[in-house]
Amino acid sequence: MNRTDPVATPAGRRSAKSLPQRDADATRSRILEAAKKHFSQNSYEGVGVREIAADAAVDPALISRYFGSKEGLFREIAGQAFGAGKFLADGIEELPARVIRILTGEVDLGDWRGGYDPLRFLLSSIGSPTAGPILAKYLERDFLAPLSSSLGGRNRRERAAILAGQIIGFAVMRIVLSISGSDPAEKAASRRVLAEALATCIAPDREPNGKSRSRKPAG
Amino acid sequence: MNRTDPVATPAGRRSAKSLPQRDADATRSRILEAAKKHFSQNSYEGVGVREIAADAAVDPALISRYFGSKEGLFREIAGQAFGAGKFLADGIEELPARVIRILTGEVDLGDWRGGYDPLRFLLSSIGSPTAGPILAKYLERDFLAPLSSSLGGRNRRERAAILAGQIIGFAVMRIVLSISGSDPAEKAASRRVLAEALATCIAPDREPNGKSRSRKPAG
DNA sequence: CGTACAAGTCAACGATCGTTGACATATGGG
DNA sequence: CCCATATGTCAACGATCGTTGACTTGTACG
Repeated sequence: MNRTDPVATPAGRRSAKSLPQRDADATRSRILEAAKKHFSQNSYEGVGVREIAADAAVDPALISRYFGSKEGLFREIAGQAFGAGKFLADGIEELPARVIRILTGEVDLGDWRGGYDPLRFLLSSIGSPTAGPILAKYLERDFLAPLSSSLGGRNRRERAAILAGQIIGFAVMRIVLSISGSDPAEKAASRRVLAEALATCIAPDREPNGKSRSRKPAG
Repeated sequence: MNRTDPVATPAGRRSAKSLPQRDADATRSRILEAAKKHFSQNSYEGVGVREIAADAAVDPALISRYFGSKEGLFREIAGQAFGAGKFLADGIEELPARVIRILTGEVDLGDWRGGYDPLRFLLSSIGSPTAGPILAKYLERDFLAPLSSSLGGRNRRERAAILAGQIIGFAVMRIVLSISGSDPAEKAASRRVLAEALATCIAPDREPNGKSRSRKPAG
């Protein structure tokens, strides 16, 4: 909410001179980076502020000072995690290919610096009563809503939810087990089946009580 | 591993006489029930043994005594959570209908006593470095492996993983957001799309390098 | 130069964590 | 009846939790 509440940048930009030992913005960024990493590897309750602070080479007290609380820090990360609709950057018809590329490990997601992964971040704390609702809020705002409006046709909200669920679900399997591992043939098979399943949700919804054309995947 | 290590049933069955104030089996069961509930509502790290004990009307020390540790208690629950292959009870072709019934809320899952839900249980602690590997182990043993062998055709393991991912993924969306809510028409649409997506994975895999028919989602 | 204030340090708070060992009590077989 | 013991109670351990307030130090402006 209030970014510059307890802390405000004091002077104008220093640009590039004598790099000072004290830089609020840089410290803030280091905390955020460390926190993103740790929240991607452990549940919300399982991550301690001292771990984050140690990783960021920062005093633990600064977390409460800069972000109000551990929850505030988490909320700020969640607000950026699903942001900018990167999945929809190339339009809806390119989404399956992009999703598959991400899920099968050929990552082009923007920020994997230091073990951070938005999908892991989401899954790690989805079970927490504190962090869960926060994640739900921003997942809705930054992913589900844009996706829903990108989908044409009827029942777009339901289809968007199922589509998002497929992405998340396969991320679970990829993370929890060691899926899509070695064999390139298996990897190709995964890609194929996954593409088909995703296409099912992206294709405009058909009539529930029309001619009821059978849509078996293979004739 | 060693159930009766520190605790062994002392005497033969007492069946039905004068119900005693001390019953190790009943106490054990009460702890398990309470723990299942709490582990379905909070992450592994977020659940305290004192909460569980209070809910079970039991001294917190008994948890360590009966299950060795909090982790031992969790492991025992995980060992039963995905068990008995209930999803495959009616055969593989009945799985989509069963999954959809469960996911859309018309539950016929065996045990929903007291807020316990195997899918919530799985998701709540999947992010924990302690509980995650335990969940992965039993999910593999009790769900993915049977499902994989139930699926015919090639690449069954990949298809099983994707199928499991779809189930889990839609469970995420149902839990995290309030999906499949009010409108019966929307519910029907969800059911339809979901059924189609599931069928895609269940259907036997096709040739990867055949006539290379273009697979754009919409022409 | 010196002073005002931002930025960071430090120690400690009260709370809760999982676990342990000593102790009390109920229970059933001799 | 009485005692061995299965069962449960209790208090406390050391560790870690998130957070706070007072304090020190760096930095930039007058």
